[in-house]
Amino acid sequence: MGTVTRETTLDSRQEILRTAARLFQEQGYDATSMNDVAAALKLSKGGLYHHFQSKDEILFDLMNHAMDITQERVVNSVRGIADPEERLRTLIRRHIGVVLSERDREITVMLHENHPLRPSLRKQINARKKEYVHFVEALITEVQRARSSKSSVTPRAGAFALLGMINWIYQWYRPGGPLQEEDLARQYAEIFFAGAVQ
Amino acid sequence: MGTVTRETTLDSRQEILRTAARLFQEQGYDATSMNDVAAALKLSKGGLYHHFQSKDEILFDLMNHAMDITQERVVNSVRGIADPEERLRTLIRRHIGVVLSERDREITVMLHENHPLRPSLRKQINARKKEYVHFVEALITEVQRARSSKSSVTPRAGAFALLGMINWIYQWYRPGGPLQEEDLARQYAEIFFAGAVQ
DNA sequence: TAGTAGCAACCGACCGGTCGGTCGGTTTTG
DNA sequence: CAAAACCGACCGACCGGTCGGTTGCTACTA
Repeated sequence: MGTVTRETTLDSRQEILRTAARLFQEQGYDATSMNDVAAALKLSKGGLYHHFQSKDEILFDLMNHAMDITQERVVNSVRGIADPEERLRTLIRRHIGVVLSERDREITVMLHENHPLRPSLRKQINARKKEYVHFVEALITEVQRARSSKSSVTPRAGAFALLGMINWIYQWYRPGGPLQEEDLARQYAEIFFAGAVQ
Repeated sequence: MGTVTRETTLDSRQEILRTAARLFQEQGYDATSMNDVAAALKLSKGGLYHHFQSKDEILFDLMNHAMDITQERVVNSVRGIADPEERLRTLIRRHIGVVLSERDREITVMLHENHPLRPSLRKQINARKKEYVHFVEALITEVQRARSSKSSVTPRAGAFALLGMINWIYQWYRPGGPLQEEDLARQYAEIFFAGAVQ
C-alpha cells in the first residue's frame, strides 16, 4: 500500500537525521561533509540526496525536530502541573534531561550551530526558540507572584540565566563523570530558587 | 633596530587577530576563508601567510589571547579584593564585561568554536579554561565558608552554573537592547547569591 | 502463480567552485 | 642594500550538488 511506502520513507529520513545529528555533534556541521553522512549510513552521496535536497534541509529538519522534542518532553509535559513552583522545578529537570539525552543529539546541534542556516530558515528556528523563552519567562513570573517574591530579578533576565546555565551543560558534561543527571538537576534548581551560597 | 621591527611585526599580528576575531564571530570560523581575512585587511592571501603559518595558528593565538584577557581583566583584577563575597560579585561583573566587550571578540570565538582546533592545540586551551573554572570554584568555596552556607550546591556545580549563564549571554544579547550591562550583572549576581524568586 | 509494469531507492562518475596553503618574484622600508 | 612585507598566480584536495542509469520490491494482471 502507499501508506507502507510513506512510512518507510519517513523512517529513512529519521535515521538519516539521527546519524547526521551524531556526526554534526561530534565534528561540527561545517566539518562534516555529505559524504561523511552518506558513508556512515552505508549509502552513496547520490543515494543520500534522494532523501534530502540539501545539507541545509538536513540541518533545518534536525533543528525543527529538536524543537518538537523540547515542546513534547518539556513544555507539554509540565503544562498539567498546577503548582507553579513544582511546574518550574519539573521543567528544569526535564530540560536538563533532554540536553543530556544520548538519543536526542539534535538539541545540542541546535544549540551550537547558529550560523550555517540560511537567514530565512534561521528565522523560523529562532521564532520557535523565542516562543520557548517566553514560556519560561511567563512561568517565572507566575512563581514570583505565587511566592510574593521581592526579587529585583526580572523574569526575562531570570529566563535567560536559567536557560543559559542549562544550555551550557553540553559544553562540559561528560556522561561518565561524577555529576549525575538527577543530582545536577537538583542543584541547578536550588541555585535558581535560592542561590548557590545561601 | 631589531626591537622596532619586532614591535611592528607584533602589531601586525595583533591587527590580524582582531580582524579575524571579528570575522570569525560574525560568520563562524569554518565559513570564513583566509581570503576573507586577507581582504578585510586589504592584504593578499600570500601577504597574510607571511604573518601566520596556518588558519589553525590564527585561531589558536586568538583563543590564547582571549584567555590572556580573561586572566588580566577578570582573575588578576579581583585577586586584590579581600572580602570573598565582594570578590565574587566583582568577578561576575568583570566576566560579563569581557563577554560583552565590543573590542574583545576573541572571547566569544573561543566560547563557540571548539571543534576546529587540532586536538593537541585544543588541549592547551582546555587546560587554561579548566584553570579558570577551578579559580571560580575555589572562590565559591570561600564565599560559602564565609557565609556559613548550608547550601547543598557544590562549588563545582555552582561554578558550572555561573559560568554557563554568563558564557551563554553572547547567544542572545544585543547591545542596543533594553537590558544594559550594569543591570544584567546586578541581576545575575542576585540570582547566584539569592535565587531569582526569593 | 508466473510474469511484468512501475517506482522508490540507490549508485558512481562527474561538475563547477572554493578551500587552505605554496612559491617565486617584486615592492617597501629602516 | 638587506631584510621584511607583500603580491598574485597557482596547486591538489575536497566541497555541495547533479544526473543518467541500475537495482530490487510491490502491486497488479492474465
